[in-house]
Amino acid sequence: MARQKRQSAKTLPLARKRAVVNFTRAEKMMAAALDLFAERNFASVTIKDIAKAVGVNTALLYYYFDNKEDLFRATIETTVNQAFAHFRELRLRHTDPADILSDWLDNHIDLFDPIHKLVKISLDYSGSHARSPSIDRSIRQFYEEESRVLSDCIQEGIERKIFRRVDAVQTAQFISGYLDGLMVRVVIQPKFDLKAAVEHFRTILWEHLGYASGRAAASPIRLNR
Amino acid sequence: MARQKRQSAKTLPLARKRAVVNFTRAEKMMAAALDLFAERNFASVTIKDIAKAVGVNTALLYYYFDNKEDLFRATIETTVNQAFAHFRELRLRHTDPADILSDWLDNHIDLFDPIHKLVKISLDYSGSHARSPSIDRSIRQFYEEESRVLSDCIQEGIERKIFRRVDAVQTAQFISGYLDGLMVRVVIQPKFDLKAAVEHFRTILWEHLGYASGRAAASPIRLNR
Amino acid sequence: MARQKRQSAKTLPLARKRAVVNFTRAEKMMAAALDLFAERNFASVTIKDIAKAVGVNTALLYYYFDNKEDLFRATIETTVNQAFAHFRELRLRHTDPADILSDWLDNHIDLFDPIHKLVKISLDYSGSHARSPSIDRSIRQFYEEESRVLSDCIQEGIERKIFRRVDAVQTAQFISGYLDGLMVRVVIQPKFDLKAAVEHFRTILWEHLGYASGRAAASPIRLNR
Amino acid sequence: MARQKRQSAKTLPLARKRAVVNFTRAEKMMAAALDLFAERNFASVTIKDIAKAVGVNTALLYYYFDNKEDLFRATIETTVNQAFAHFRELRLRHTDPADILSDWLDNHIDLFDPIHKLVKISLDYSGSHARSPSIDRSIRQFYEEESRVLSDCIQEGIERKIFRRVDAVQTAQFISGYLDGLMVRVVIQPKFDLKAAVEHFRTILWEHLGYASGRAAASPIRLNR
DNA sequence: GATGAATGAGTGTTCATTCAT
DNA sequence: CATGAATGAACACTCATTCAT
Repeated sequence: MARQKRQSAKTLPLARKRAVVNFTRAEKMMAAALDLFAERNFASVTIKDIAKAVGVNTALLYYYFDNKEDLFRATIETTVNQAFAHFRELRLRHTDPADILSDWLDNHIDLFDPIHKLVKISLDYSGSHARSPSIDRSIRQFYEEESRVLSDCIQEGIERKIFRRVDAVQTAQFISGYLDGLMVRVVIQPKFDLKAAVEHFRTILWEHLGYASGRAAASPIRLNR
Repeated sequence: MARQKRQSAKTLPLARKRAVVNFTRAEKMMAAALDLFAERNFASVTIKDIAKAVGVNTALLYYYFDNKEDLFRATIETTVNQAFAHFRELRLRHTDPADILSDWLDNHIDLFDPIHKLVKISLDYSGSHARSPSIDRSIRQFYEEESRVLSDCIQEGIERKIFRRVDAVQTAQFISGYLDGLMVRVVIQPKFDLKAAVEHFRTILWEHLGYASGRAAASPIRLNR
Repeated sequence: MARQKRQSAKTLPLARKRAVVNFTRAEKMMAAALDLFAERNFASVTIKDIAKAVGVNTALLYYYFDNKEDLFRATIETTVNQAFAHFRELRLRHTDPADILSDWLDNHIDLFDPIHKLVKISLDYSGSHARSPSIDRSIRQFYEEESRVLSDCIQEGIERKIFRRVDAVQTAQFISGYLDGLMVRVVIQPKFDLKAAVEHFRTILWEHLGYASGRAAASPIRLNR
Repeated sequence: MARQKRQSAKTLPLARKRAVVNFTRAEKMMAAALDLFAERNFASVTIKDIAKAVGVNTALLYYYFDNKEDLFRATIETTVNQAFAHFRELRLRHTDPADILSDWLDNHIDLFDPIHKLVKISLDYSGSHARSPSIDRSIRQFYEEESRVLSDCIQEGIERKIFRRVDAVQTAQFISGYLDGLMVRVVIQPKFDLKAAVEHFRTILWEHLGYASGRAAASPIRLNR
């Protein structure tokens, strides 16, 4: 199950030629796989489904990937790597920790689709029989990195006296945990109002961090006291 | 979507003869199904798996349930009904809203197993192709009831001047959303410290509700102010 | 497969107590079986179907019959015996050969239901894997008896100068063969007009037998010459 | 009732490359299916049986056909189409109506195998629960076409003063009905003499049509007049 | 690269049959 | 007599995977 052909498109230099919209076949396959694996789950999605979504013959998938699991692995790795790129970009975009956090929340609204897919797939995979070390690693790294981005940011805010002195790690986990919950909720309850929930959470977060921004002023709750 | 034979063990008068540990065959089947469906997912769990877990012939499952899906439906309905019983009991046990909320959080630690199963199954089901109206209804009712218990409790706390005046519905959603997130996290990250996360959340919740209890005094964060 | 309990209701003294409408359980079972086996076929009809039609538990069928095939055998034997009784009765009812033949044709209209069932079942059985000598015998006897009744009748008609001198055996086969064809046709083509076809056949038969009856006078065809 | 993949080998341009004996896999499958479905019946024949008869894996049947039912449908349609081709050819081969009729009878001896299969299958299907419109249509068309060929032929014979003036439609039904009966009889009574029965029927038919051919001279019955 | 054809190993489901009560 | 519960063997159908072209 580990024989590889062209190394199974494993760690595809993702940004290779994709100058404009020139996606590789393998990339298209992984994109389709991500969609389907997230919408349904590993067991329910057939190779044929994925092939049909891409518009190719099923046998072709086996040219690019060793087997279904290998495709799954490559898909997750690629997605996690893309998320990492996002994380890095985010950190570079702002200097103010509060802005980073705020952006983080906004991201979960704007990028709901890819993010909730990763959560769903991770959850699905966690119950799977056949664990693969490399998938385990990817998922672990993702959450560690997420945690690091958030706690670094909070820590910096504390040091710069923007936030009050809270437990940075716990608070980071609080944030990412809640956002995970939202990702799940929206899927389970289609009519759930993601945007309102995020806004409400922002006020709670600012409150907890002792941060009073112009941004958060919209919240009526703060005025209640 | 699936008629039943001997009423397909549908809403089994659960407390019938089960004096101490006298479970029906059908109940054992649903218990095994709950475990397996939650651990893996509907598509990955085979009828054979469930039968083996109960120690019976696969055909027997079809004596009690119409379908794999019917078994799934009955399992969810039964579980949701048990959760409802829990909700009702909880409301009767305490008079203080803060105690109810606190118990609610504790419940998610103590009853992590059944609760997280329900969340996982709900999520899995939400991506399924074949929706069944009765399953939809069960899941919806569960979340509505959860929301009602929490918001009623918060509202009462506000009226009794125990909590400060927050938006009860939003806050209820905040709580249950976060707890959903935790349920997911623990599964995805096996080393995740559920207990610590809940404790940390309690302080944030009390803080948000403007509630100062002896219970919450353990939190160092409160001292920051 | 041949162990019998109460001799498997084998050659039930059919007219035992059935004074008014007092049918035995076993008789009801065979009646239901006849209907179902004829409508669908041996393989498609389940024991459950038959039990449900009679309104009893499936297991009870095994009290009266050894197994599905034994029920089939008993059903056919009983039906064939009933047909024999009919044959005998017919022969006693008339003295005129032409009347017997005419009655024979009418019978296929009036008793279409039981007759076509026998044909269908015989045909179904003929292709079955598991032949049973006693079923083979029953069916063979039925057709031999039918042939004998008809050819005897024709022979008598010839001797009494009522019919012209035809080959009695061949003509008997011609009659019964055609009537078999009709039984089949009506099933295959639901809108097929059985009555008209039988009437038309009667004129042909009288023509062939050189018999000019008042009955047949209705036919316009004879006038064509 | 059943869409197809590669057009499910539906109405395969049958004479495509089949130069001499070059049958498609799908054609072989339908041939085997025809044999088995006719010998036993739809419910009794398993996909495995058919696959084994062709010498392939069962799964392959699903590559060419959607269903067991789809295979059944395609088989019947193909067979009916072949019969149509035969009908057309027959009409072209002769100019004399009596020759056509005579050939028709001979056909039922020579082509007993495919014809009786069609009759058996039609009868079996007629009792089936799951009707498919396209199968219904095929069977109906077959009988309509058979009826048309015969009645047209008789009508022409009447107009050309070869036959006496009989009811063409009724007589056509008489012929095809009797032949159906024969097809059934041969199956039910293996020792039935098909050839003799057809010869006897020919004399009756000529007699009815008032046709005196050299062919029919063999019959001793004619001398009776 | 890409595809059509082929297969082995399951998967859900049915059913005749049995047995304790 | 009669039934509910239980099972083994089969069946239709699916799917990941392979291979020749």
